[in-house]
Amino acid sequence: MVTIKEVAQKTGFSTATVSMVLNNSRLARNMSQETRSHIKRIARELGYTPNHFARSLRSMRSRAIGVIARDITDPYCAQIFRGIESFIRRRGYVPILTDTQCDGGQFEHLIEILLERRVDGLITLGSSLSLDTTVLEGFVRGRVPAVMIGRECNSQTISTIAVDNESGARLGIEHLIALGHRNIAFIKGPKDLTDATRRWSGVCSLAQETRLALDRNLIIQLSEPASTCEGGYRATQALLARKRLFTAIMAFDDMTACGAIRALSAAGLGVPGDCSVIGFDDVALAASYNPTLSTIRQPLEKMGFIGAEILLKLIKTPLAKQASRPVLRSVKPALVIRESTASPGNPTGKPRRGVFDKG
Amino acid sequence: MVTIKEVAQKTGFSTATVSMVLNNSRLARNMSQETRSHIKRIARELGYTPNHFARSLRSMRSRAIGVIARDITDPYCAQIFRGIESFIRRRGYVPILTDTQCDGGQFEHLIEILLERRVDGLITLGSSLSLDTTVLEGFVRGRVPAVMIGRECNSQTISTIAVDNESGARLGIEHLIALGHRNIAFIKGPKDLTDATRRWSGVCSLAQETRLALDRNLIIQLSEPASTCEGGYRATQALLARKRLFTAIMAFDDMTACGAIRALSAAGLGVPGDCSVIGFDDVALAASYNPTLSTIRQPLEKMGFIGAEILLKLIKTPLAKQASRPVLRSVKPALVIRESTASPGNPTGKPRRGVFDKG
DNA sequence: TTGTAAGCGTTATCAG
DNA sequence: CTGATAACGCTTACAA
Repeated sequence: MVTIKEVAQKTGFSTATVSMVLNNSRLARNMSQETRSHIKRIARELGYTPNHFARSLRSMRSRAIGVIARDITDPYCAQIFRGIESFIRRRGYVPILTDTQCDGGQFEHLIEILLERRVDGLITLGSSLSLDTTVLEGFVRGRVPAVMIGRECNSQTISTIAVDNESGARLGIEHLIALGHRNIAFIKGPKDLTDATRRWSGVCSLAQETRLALDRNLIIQLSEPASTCEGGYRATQALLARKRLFTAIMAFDDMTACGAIRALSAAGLGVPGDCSVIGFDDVALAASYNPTLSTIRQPLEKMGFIGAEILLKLIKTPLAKQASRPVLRSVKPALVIRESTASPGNPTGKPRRGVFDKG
Repeated sequence: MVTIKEVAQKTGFSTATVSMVLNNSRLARNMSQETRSHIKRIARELGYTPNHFARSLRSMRSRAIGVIARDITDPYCAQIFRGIESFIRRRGYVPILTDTQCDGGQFEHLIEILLERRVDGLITLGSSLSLDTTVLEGFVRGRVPAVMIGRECNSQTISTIAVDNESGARLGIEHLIALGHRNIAFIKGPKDLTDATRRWSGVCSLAQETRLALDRNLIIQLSEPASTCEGGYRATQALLARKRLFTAIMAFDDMTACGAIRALSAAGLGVPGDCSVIGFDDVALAASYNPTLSTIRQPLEKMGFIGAEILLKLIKTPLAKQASRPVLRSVKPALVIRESTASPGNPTGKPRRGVFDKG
């Protein structure tokens, strides 16, 4: 492996000069053009590659970002990650990605591993509780900047990027109402998930404003701690068992919505013919589902961008004069209309039925 | 940040001694038990963390693995990645993950970035051509060991883990035949994808052995270069337009199969009532689809394990005495039966129809 | 405009 | 059994 020393020898200059030239440093500005191009040429000819180890040792910065995903096989995390990766790569950083595999117990351990590697900053992905805010706060206090993406929480030290869940939920119902639905069932998300709470307040506030009646018999709570297709399936079965009329379901998220669709199909009900279904997130699945799923899109990749941008800014800011309050950024969701929602009228040519309509 | 020097001072020993103790090195074996525990205790009390930069500089190893995914938002890649990550973590390695975003042009660049970071080994994920074998070969020659996961290819230098596509395809048809299907349509994968070729030879060999007639009118080729839901949709529409009888579709992979199901549904045909559909891969989507998808499972996480294991072994082997031939490992696929396949008989109580059956 | 030299924190090789 | 000491390759004051 060719070192800076060899380049220095071949060019006749000192290693200091070579280093400055190769880094386009301040001091290199006023060196003869000749010197600079000569050194650069020789370096290229020799195939010189700076040694990252030495560089990091000197500068005490790794130019690596530690990422902790709640579940990297979840497209939700993967898409945010993509945003992060492509953003930081352009700035000369690289991501070290670790995965809790939905096991909250791993979280501390992963932080330790990453801090040991001296990452310049930390990002967590995924809204689950398995990424504990207080744990993170304790660890990074005064060490490295950290950003949480995909989770609304009011930390005093950690910056946060999350979708505006409340307006997302409102978008969803507004869409259903506009289609003519009045009997809307709700599958609420896991109790102790901030996102679930926020979405539900969105629903409630909109219902109040529009005088939409919320039938408590049409509200059901996911029993699982996490959101799965299976959970949506069971919740919908339970809903059907109540034998109340509804023409639409608003699910906590896309996975839940898919489960709901399956349960409706299994019960011989068509989507959207007999019942509309809307999800939340717009994970890749949504666009391929059968039927394709109307949903509220979180701009996942963009959230990755923003998170990475904030983190890199924090990294550049000297610790001393960082704002004492963290950045809490919320991004706007968007309605995506696909096949799974339609008017309760007669969208597919079949007679209007609704679910358990008397007709 | 507390260094080894401070530990040395506090304990009264030299840095050398401390280093040896803390690494449980050979020489530390025959040091007094007292010394060792004392040093360790003080180190812990001081909160000493070894500096990875210095360590790497010294040892010239990063204990980091470079991973290049064709598309990390594709659950196929993500699941393999999970296998890799959890395997190497247990051995003290960490993954630096980069993503071509399906852009083959990025591949070289990503390799360069990772090599610059002095990763100890390289793994590529995903079967696409956007991961070019020859490019990889050229780059890593004599530099770092490399393993490709998810792509069958006969490289002379790069080790490979891939599913046995041929027997996978055979499993699929055997299942359909066992169910009673004789008129089977095939959606072949992208022409220049090894996996597609292999799967097709599996189909052909089994057809020959079982005297199953392959109707060329029931064979269609994906037009897209990559596999998407959309591609499966269009292929199936084209198939339907031919107005030939078939009672089952064997799709190139899960995404294609989902597209096929959508097209069938759109045409008013039920799955599996009117037509069975089987996929390949068993990505997460398959288990949640409507209907849930019968498919051939690739043991993705396990492939990640195996790939990582081979890579770490290569890393430990001194370059001089590495086997000249790379490891080419093939893993067994498994049939996963879900809802999308059933006998052409009368599985759902509806009259038997088949697609374009005269009845 | 360029060179010298002092580290950065570890680890390995000696010598004792 | 333990201690000095010399690298590892690079950056950056400071000197010239």
